[in-house]
Amino acid sequence: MKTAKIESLLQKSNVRPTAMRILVYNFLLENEAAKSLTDLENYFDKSDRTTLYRTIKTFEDKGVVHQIDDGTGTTKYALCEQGCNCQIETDLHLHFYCNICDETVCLTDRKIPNINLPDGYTAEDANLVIKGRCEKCPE
Amino acid sequence: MKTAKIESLLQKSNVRPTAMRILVYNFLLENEAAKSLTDLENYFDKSDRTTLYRTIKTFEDKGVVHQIDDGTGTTKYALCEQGCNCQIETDLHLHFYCNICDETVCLTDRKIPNINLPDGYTAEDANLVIKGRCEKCPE
DNA sequence: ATAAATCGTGCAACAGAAGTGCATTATTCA
DNA sequence: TGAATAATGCACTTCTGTTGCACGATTTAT
Ligand SMILES: [Mn+2]
Ligand SMILES: [Mn+2]
Ligand SMILES: [Zn+2]
Ligand SMILES: [Zn+2]
Repeated sequence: MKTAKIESLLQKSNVRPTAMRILVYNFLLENEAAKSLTDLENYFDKSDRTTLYRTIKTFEDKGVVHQIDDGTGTTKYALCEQGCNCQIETDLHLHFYCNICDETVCLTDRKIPNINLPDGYTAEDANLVIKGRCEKCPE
Repeated sequence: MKTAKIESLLQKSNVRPTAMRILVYNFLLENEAAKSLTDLENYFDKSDRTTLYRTIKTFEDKGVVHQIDDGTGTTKYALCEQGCNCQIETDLHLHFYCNICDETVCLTDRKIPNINLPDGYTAEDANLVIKGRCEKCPE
């Protein structure tokens, strides 16, 4: 995707398109798998961890990315797709973690099914992670 | 529950029932909510963190407790119930995290529904956490 | 155009959770 | 009783996430 295109996308989300932010956006765009702060740190070894941290935080606040807790202990981030409404209310798609290649992907079209809770419990949010073998890791 | 009872329960799981282990077991037993290592550390302020850490690890290895990743960033532990087979294959009950009282409980009778994955993906494990308001926190 | 205000970046330092090495103490077993 | 084994406690480390503060860049007002 062209830099100009990313610039306008960021602007539409009220994120000022700095050089670093465009690079981070592009990195997330080019990778199907969700990325952690450490992933960014390793890839952009020139840039400071704090900058990347705050970049991703800004992205999250402005609804450009969403956080993923895949159970590995390190938070991952993925670009929000068009129509992703994780800011307003949690977008209830599930995530898949591959035990082989250690990558996490959004399964945006698979929604978390409604669960019937015991009396007195009310659901406000949910997180479902399926772990197994991904399509890129054949047996 | 009597100490002698806990002793024999631990022995049945091939865990030597030391004083500390019995205390930890009893603590988990008396609390409905799952507990973190820090919770144990705060409660047993006489004992060392490492001891508690290894106690809970031993419990986990021997199938006395199971780990819970509730999305808070700190791992919690809860006693395995009779018939819990989280060692052999993952016991697919779900967990509930209360946004108000910050407590996590097992919903052992609610199983994670089967999810139809895209072609090429195979599921081996799953984690579902519902977040909201628990029965002890009325509106 | 210039100055003031705001925003982004980088360095350092810190906090919390988890984990390891090693010495000491307690328990089991020959 | 003594040797072997297991449990405990202390110190230290790693990893992730987070904040304070100073400096440089960019925007906005005059
Ligand atoms: Mn996602
Ligand atoms: Mn449970
Ligand atoms: Zn894979
Ligand atoms: Zn509650």
